[in-house]
Amino acid sequence: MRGRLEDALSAAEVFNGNGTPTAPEHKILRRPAMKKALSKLLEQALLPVAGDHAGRLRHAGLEQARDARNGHYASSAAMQLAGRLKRPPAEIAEEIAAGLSQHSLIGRVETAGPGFINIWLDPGALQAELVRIVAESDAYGSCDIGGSRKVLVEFVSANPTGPLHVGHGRLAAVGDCLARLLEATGHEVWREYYVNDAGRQLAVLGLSVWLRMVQRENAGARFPEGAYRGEYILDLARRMADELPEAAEAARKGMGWPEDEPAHGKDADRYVDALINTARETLGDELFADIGRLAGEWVLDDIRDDLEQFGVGFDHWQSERELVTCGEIDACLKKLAGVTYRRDGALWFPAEKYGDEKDRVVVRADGRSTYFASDIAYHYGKRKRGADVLLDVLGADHHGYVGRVRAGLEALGEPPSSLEVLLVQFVALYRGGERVAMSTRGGEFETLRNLREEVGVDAARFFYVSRAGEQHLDFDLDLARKQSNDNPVYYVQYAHARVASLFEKMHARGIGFSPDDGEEHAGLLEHPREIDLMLALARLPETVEQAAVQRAPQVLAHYLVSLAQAFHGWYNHCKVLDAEPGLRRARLLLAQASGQVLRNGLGLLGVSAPRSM
RNA sequence: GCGCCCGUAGCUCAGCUGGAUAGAGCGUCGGUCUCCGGAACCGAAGGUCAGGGGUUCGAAUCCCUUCGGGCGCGCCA
Repeated sequence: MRGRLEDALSAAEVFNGNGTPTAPEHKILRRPAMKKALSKLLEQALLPVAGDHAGRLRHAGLEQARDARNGHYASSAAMQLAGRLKRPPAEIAEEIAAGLSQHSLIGRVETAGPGFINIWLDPGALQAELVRIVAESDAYGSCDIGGSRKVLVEFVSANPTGPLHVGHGRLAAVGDCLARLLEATGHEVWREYYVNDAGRQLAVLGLSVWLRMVQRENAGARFPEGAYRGEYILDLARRMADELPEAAEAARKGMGWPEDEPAHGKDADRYVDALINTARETLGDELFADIGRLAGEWVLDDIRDDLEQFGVGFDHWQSERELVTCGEIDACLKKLAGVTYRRDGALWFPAEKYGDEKDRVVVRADGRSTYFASDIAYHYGKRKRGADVLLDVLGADHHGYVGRVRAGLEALGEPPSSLEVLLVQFVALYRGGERVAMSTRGGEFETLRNLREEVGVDAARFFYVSRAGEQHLDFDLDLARKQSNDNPVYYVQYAHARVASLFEKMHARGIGFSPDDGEEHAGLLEHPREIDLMLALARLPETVEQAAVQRAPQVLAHYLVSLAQAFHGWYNHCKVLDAEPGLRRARLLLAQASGQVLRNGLGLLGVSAPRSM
């Protein structure tokens, strides 16, 4: 397990002028995040008023105020307690507000409306936070609430039968961002990709490649509907002919066809099976298997490369075939022998007893184990390898399988709650107002590779991660290409580039600066735009925590846009280099802190923080 | 048919697990600078939160229901 946050961030440069890390160690304060510190204060103030009831509130009812007129933070504690205390909420609010002692964090407290407690932070506290940001540098925003719990994040796991499409891209971006967030919040994270290389689909892939090889020799040869029709199959066929001369030789001789081609659906599937058998007879079992295996490996190589270029890496690629050959599945079935039963020649797992819809087959009548069996074994293995939490990021079409895997885990003595599944909805692609179908078989789909090349990694990742996973996502390709310059990601990145540019200009003018200079004059940061910006900066830690806990990367993406907004607003209203020396130093500190927070936040999304654009 | 998810501005989406007058980007309209990068800033218009009921101090958020969309329901993976 590696610290990806560090990887992501250590490469980033600091804006302190000479490129070396700035802050002395002693300035790194182990203080809680701003919001957490506030809720602690509030809880203390709550005790004398509400006694035992106070503990029932989450964060003491504290939340960010939506409207600036209602303070920086607001608490609804009084209203939530009114029922239990049988007292009017406004009265309770008054008492709590009075009890919020003159702590240095708090600038002003007011009660309002039906019983809200509105809190304004003290400018001094916000200014002190700037020093902390610069001191903690790349670590600002991270915390240790994870308590080193081990989380195994499994994501993408697309079948190696074709290139990744834009739907997989969403899984990749969301899964990777979640992993980064979990690392930043003190979890130990493993990233895994499960490779379905054991089933029928590889035979279909092999068949598809083989038939294209035949077609290369004889243009009149047919190609069935149930096989993979994508263009990448043609490339694989070309390569296969070079790699396996005996197969190429066989392709020249051609292959007989079983019978007339049935048109659609299940019949097409059955026909493909018949074709697979014919191909096996023509080529021999071994050669036919080689074609499928090789093609699968090549496709997987492509997927690996694709993801790497997308900024997504995995600690482990778990092959399903390996689970089978290593006997892990058999071992797992043995453990389940007490509960499984035979019916119609197959071995069944009584999933219904464990809350699933119905019982499931684990070993077919012909003796082969099912996908479900390997899936139980895989997830059980994850637990045995020491993972506390199994976090699966899956396409929404997998929701039916959550229940059975949980059932399997439970039957094996593992807590079903250790499996946590994040279902990510499909991506609907539109081009020219028309919906683009996305099926690997039909061959008509937009690849992640194309998307990357056309809109760029940063824009694509930011776009994916800006939407809640459970939300259906419409991806208009024309719009994505045409408006890529209007993408919010550039707005955020531009803020970062402006900071870099500012410091370059500073050097060009021969102005010196150190964070200590800034700290000395930080008290001058009183402009409303400065308060807004400092407040936004101080919210990174609570935002990261919230995004991680809720498994909701979009929270961070939206935060960054609002932070960039605060930055641009400030930058347009407050001169930095042209300000008088004291104020200039204070503002340079603010700019440096802004660059740091932007960089940290973007890093957690896997988006670059450029110094110029 | 049964089950899961979704429906918020013209478009794409947020909305901190029940809080105050529902927000942002794009698009539209109108402004800002002898400006440290205008990929910026400031402002305006635009909403029966799909419809209807309920729960309570308070609902886009929770419950029921209708409508609309997506996805599942294999001895496929």
